Amino acid sequence: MRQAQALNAMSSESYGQQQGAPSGGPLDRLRRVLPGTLREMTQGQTLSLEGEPNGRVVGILSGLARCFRLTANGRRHICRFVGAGGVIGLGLLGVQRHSTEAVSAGQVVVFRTAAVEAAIEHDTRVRSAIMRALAEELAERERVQLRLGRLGAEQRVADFLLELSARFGAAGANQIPMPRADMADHLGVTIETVSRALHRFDRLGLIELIDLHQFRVLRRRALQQLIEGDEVNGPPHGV
Amino acid sequence: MRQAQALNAMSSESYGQQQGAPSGGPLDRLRRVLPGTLREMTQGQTLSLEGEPNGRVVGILSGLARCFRLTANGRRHICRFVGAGGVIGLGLLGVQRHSTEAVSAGQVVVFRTAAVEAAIEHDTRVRSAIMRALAEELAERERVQLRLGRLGAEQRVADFLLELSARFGAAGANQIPMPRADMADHLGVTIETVSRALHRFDRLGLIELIDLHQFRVLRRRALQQLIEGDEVNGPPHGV
DNA sequence: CGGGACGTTGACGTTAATCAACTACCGTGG
DNA sequence: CCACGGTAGTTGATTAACGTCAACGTCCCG
Repeated sequence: MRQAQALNAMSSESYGQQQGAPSGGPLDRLRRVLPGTLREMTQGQTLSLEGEPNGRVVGILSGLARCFRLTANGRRHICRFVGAGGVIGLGLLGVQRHSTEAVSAGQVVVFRTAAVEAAIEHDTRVRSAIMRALAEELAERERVQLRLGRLGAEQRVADFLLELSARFGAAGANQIPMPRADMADHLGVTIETVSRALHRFDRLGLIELIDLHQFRVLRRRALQQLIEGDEVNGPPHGV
Repeated sequence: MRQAQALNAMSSESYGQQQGAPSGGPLDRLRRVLPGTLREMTQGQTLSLEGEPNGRVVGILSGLARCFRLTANGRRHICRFVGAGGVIGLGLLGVQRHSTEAVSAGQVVVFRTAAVEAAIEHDTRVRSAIMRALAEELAERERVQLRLGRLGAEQRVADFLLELSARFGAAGANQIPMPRADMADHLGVTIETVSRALHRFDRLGLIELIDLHQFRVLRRRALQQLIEGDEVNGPPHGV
């Protein structure tokens, strides 16, 4: 139960509804049936560990989490970022397939996997919400797969910026809620390449870099064309 | 209804249980509740088209199918190969997210999506089977994502060979049921790179290339180490 | 004011794409 | 039976993308 340790190590609970979690989503429906346990997560905190036998289901109420795996030679691949309203730990096949850490502080709800499964069994609305959440996760993975399989380094960054803009964008300024290293490990490029791409987009007038964690999309169409126009075939190399 | 056209264009039906589809899997359970319509598919035939509004659910009884998307600049990315026992069209969110074609001839069962959804609602065993199928697809995508995100070209080929070996391997000889171009478009590399990698593995004594569509794994451990030992960071380039 | 984490920028080297020529394997028709 | 053509695959030479290495800048916290 390393996961249990990780969760128990969280900085205790704090009640009070959070900001940012969209209403009506799968997490929202689940919470109507299963109250779950509210927890605070602090930056960098581990929420779950890869290979744990019986994961829990964690809903993100605020803040951002990263799900990742470590390869045999010590590299990290961030499969996905989960923000407010997102759920971690669905589609379990016995063990957790990745570790989860908090990118930024926030609140989470923790459910027992068995309880979630029971709710799926009993409640039609929960069931359809969970199925929908699985389908959305699948669609999200497909986008990532296409990005990693068919786009060059700069294009990956551009595509990710558009995703950030869609997911976390406020009016005007968009957030880059994670450090460069996280972007790099998600996109399968180096932090140097991320940095160079961002600054080149800025120089080209496609975006405006406000500070390390904020940007503005100036020419969305051009950004889109950059992604589409000049796709790349294979992966690079590296070592 | 372009998909309907595609399916109706199939070379009519043929009854008789097939070979190769594992018993007890999700498809098997689904068929006990919903008979579906049996069809033959011929090599290269289109089973479904990206962007169709109301997909059907297609189960593969024998043969192999490829699911792919075309990018704006005309490149193809094969998301997955689906063999006997596999199901296509789960997790629909309104429209089909990719096109499907037959890599090799075989038999399929076609269900109406609405009928599948009804079966999920009514039958607990079907429901859990479908949820499991979704979870397995998710896990499969994660493997692919890791491969595309963290492995270099040769390593992708090696990893894919091991997957082929696990999925389609007979005792001794393993099949490569698809042409090189399909491998390349799945792995995000060029056919030249695929070819070079295969022949290098052969020269190194890691595998034995029997003919274009068969190989034998000679040193599984060494192949595994090649994948793990020397991972690569980013993508290549191309254009 | 010092130190460390995080990010940027430049020079260089390696990977794998591109371009191109060539081979093997079909099936078809003379 | 062999020439023909078209598809699929192999192999080599060249080149561009991006990783690596390294130095530098910036911000924050003590």
